[in-house]
Amino acid sequence: MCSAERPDNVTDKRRSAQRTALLDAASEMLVHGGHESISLRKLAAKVGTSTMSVYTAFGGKDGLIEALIDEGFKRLSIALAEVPRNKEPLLWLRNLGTGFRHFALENQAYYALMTSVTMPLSAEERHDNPGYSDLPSRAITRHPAYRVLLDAIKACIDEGSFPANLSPIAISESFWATIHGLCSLELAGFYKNENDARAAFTLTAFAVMRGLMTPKGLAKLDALLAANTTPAVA
Amino acid sequence: MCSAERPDNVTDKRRSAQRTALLDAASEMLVHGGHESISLRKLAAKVGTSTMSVYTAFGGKDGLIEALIDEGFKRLSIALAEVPRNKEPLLWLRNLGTGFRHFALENQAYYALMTSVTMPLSAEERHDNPGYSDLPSRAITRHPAYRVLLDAIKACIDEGSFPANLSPIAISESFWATIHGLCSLELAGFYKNENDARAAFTLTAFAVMRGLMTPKGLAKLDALLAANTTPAVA
DNA sequence: GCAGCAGATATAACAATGTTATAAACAAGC
DNA sequence: GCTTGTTTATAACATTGTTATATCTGCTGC
Repeated sequence: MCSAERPDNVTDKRRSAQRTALLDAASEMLVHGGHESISLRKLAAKVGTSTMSVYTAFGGKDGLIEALIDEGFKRLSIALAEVPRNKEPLLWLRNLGTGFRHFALENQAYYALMTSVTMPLSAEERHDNPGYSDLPSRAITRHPAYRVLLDAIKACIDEGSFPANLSPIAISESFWATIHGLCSLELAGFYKNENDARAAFTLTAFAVMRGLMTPKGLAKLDALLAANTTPAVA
Repeated sequence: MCSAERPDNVTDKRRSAQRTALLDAASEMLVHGGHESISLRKLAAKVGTSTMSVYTAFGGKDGLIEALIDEGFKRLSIALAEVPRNKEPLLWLRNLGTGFRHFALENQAYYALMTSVTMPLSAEERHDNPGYSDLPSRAITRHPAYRVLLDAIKACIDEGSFPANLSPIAISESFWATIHGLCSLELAGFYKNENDARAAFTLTAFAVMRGLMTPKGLAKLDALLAANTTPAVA
């Protein structure tokens, strides 16, 4: 693969290769626990290098897990982009919800990492961050991965299923907070089995949708679900 | 305070005193970060003892944070029990939601700890725990602290506000998952300010309620909220 | 009231962690 | 071909949870 390469970026390539090698190994270690289960020494040994490469590539362990979070969001973007764009906005939105859940289930460690910013802040940290605007979690719904969610909700508003006096952002934040709570509980092993988890997800996700919808939208949703014999493909 | 005490339980008292002293100091350290910000050495120094007392009192650091989680649930029980028991079940349920949020806000470190079991499990751990029945998080809604939530929901069902074909447990889990997601995001600093957070909480909590309610319940809720000029005291 | 013993505590040692200092290896440029 | 700047490897450092050992305390039986 590196037979006749321009010597210009051969070092860049090697650097990037080791970067991804480190990320791959780290994500593998991540599956077996939280970010504290990643030992730089074991990680370096796995890749066949020394701990210093983590510092040159990521600036330290914090940079490494930040890169892992980026990777998680990249995967989420792909997962949501791959959700079939149903021509019925309400079904599209439902599919986005289940797509989000499936992403969380298939990338448990990543999901836990992405949402692990849920740590409380000390008074000083809060003072240093008035408005919290710089916090990574603050940017979650501003992340490109959520663009498609906003698009679906706008389409729902346009067809009159959601009231026009609610902003798409407000609706998306409601939806996102709800499915995040559901996924968070499911990943915590809260439900007996996957059937229970899926049932709770379907019930609650539809509930928050219905609770925000207009009468017209409710009628439409009922018609759509009645048409499909499998109303909730979660 | 220890002038003429029965020598029988004077040691028990001292032991318990040191236990609570350790817990207090630990919870104080907990506010400044996650459970990893608790150093046994610094904790022991703060209390004026050695690290060994943590081992005799709690069996180690894991036992200490487990005791902290217990303390958190105890506080949650108190907070929910103190919620005014409105004679209108729907308003009572709403008050329980806001009470839960206030508990989360006033005990951020405890709340993060209580819900930090959201860590993914390795394949072996899953195998050792078929059904996850032993996981602490699994027992959350079975905890006495949530009894009052079930009571409120049962009252709502009895008056016909929630459909009778939904189990109180299913409804409570929907409600709890939603407000947990909301609190989780708020504690992560997701919202610009407290007004935004409260607005999102009110909107979403009512949405999931409405989405589960019967037409009769919806009419009743609208009437109740119209009567009160302050419909959402979150 | 005193000997003896069980449990708690303090000290120190151990293994493992992230990070930093230092030195060697290496690639790039003139 | 040498110099320079970067990357890597080794080792040292500080800190963590935990365990071993030894001292000490406080209760118990006589």
